Amino acid sequence: MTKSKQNTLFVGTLAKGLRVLRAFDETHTELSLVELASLTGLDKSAVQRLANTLHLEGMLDKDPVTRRYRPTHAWLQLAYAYYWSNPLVARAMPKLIDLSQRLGETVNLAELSGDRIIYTARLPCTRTIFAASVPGRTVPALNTSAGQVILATHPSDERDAAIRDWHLHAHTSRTTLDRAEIARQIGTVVQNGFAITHDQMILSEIGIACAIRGPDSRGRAAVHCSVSAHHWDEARIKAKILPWLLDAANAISPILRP
Amino acid sequence: MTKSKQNTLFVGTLAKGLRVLRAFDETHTELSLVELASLTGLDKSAVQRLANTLHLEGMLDKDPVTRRYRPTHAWLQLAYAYYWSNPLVARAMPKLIDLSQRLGETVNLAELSGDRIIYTARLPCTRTIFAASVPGRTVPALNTSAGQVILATHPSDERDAAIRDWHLHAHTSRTTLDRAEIARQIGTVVQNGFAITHDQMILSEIGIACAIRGPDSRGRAAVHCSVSAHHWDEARIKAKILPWLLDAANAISPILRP
DNA sequence: TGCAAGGTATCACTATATGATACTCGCTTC
DNA sequence: GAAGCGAGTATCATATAGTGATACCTTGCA
Repeated sequence: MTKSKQNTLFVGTLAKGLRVLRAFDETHTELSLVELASLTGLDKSAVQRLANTLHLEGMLDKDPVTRRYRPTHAWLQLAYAYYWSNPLVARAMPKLIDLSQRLGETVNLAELSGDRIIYTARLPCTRTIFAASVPGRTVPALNTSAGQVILATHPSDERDAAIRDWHLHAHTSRTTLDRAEIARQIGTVVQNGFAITHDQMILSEIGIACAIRGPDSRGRAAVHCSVSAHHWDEARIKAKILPWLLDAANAISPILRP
Repeated sequence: MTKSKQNTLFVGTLAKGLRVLRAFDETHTELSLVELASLTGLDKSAVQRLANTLHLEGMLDKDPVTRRYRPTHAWLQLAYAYYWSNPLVARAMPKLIDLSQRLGETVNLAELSGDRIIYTARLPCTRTIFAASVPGRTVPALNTSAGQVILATHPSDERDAAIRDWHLHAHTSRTTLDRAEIARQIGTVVQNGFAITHDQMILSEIGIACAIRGPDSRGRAAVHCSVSAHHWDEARIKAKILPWLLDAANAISPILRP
C-alpha cells in the first residue's frame, strides 16, 4: 500500500518483519513500540503485531517492566549458521590465528559487501576498541585499507566507477573524502600489492591490508591488521608486519598460480 | 491453518519467514527450494515466495546457476547489532583478551540461554577447531563446564529441576549422559566454585569455567577456557589457569560484594 | 529421446493481515 | 488530585495480500 509491491512473488509482511529486525543497530540497542514504529515507518498496529510475533518466535526479548524490545541470542545463532556457509572463514581462521599470535596485533578477515567492507572474523588484542572486537561491523570500502586493496585487484573500469560512485563516510576528522586522493592512493596500492591507511576509522590507527584472491585472481576479501600509530611507523610495519600479512593472504587465496 | 494460530496479534507469515531463515545451520549451509520446503514443513509455493522475498531483501544469496540459497552478510550485521545490545560482552571483552594472552589458550564467554549454553565471544588459539572459533554455537548446558558452573549458583530446587529435565546430547562417546553423575559433579562445583569437565564436546578436551554473577549473585554467564588433555592435567590447570579465570570472572561480575 | 525432478509463473479464492478506534495504565503538570 | 499526555494493549469489520493447486520451463540423466 505504502509503495506498490513488486508482484505476487513478494511477501510484504515478511519484508516488514525484517524492517523491524534491522531497526536495531549500534545506536539502537533496545527499542520501544513507538520507536520501532518511527524507525521502520510502519504504523503502530503493524509494529505491535510484528514485534509480538518476533517475541513469541524468540527473536526479540521483551523487558517485562519497560516493555522495550531487544535482540536475543537467536541473532548470534544465525551468525553461527552464516559462518558455516562461508567457506572462506573456515579456510582463513587458522592462518589468522597464527598471524595474530605472531604479530600480537589485531587481525581481521574483511570481505567486500556491495560498496562496504564487512569484518567477518576478528582477533582482537589488548588495545582493541569494542566496535573493532566483534564481527559484523561494516564500513565504507573506499575508506579502508581492506577495501582499497581489494578494489586494486579489479579491472580499472570497475575501479574507476567504484571510486566515483561508492559511498564515503567521515568516521574521523581526518578521514579522506577527496575521491581524487583516494584514486591516487589506490593507484599506488595497485603497484605495491598492499594498502596502508592512517586515521580513517579512528585517530592514530594505522590499517594494513593484503588481498585474498579468488580463482579468477580477483580479490573479494582481505587480511587486515590494525595497529596504533604510537607504537608503529611505516618502516617497521613494512619490515615486521607486511611479509607475514602477505604470506597469510596468499595462503588463504584459492588462486592457482602457475 | 496447519496449526491454530494463537490470535490476531500473531503474524503467521512472518513466523514462516523465520522458519526459512532458521533452516540454515552447520549441516545445511546452502539449500534448494525443495530442501527448504521439506525442512520447514511449508509447501513449495510458500517457500518460493518467502525465499524470493528474503533474497530481494538481501537476507539470502541465490546462486545464479545452482539456484540454491545461502545466508548473506546481513546475518552477521544482525549479530553486530546484537553485540551492542548485550552489555555483558562489552564489559567482558577486555578481560577476556587479557586472559587469552596470558594463558595462550582458547577463552570464551558463555551465556545461559534456556537449557543451553551459547558462546557469545570467542578468542581462539592455534589448536582451536572451527566450530569452537566462531561465536553463536549452542550446546546443552548440562554437558559443559560453563553450564555446570552457572547452574551451581542457582537455588537448589531450580538446580534439581534442571538436572532432571534439561536436554542432553552425546557429542562424543564419553559425554556424560547419566543425570545422577551430573548431579554429583554439580555438587562438587557448588563446593569448589569452578567446574572442570573432560571429553564432553570433543575427545581429549578439558573445559574449565568460572561463573559471572549478576547483582543478585545469580550466575547467568561464565568465563570458559578450553585446553587439550595432551598438554594439561588437572593439577597444572588448577595452578596455572584457575586463578586467572576466577579473577577474570569476578572482574566482569557486576555483583556488589560487601 | 524421453522421463523425472526442480525451479518458475499464474490465478481465483478466502484466510489473513490491516489500521482505525477505543481502552488501560503510569507519568507529569497545574 | 484532577486533567492531560504518552505509551502499551485489545478488538473488529474490511478487503488486501498471501495461499496453494496447477501448469509450464529447464536441466540432467538414462
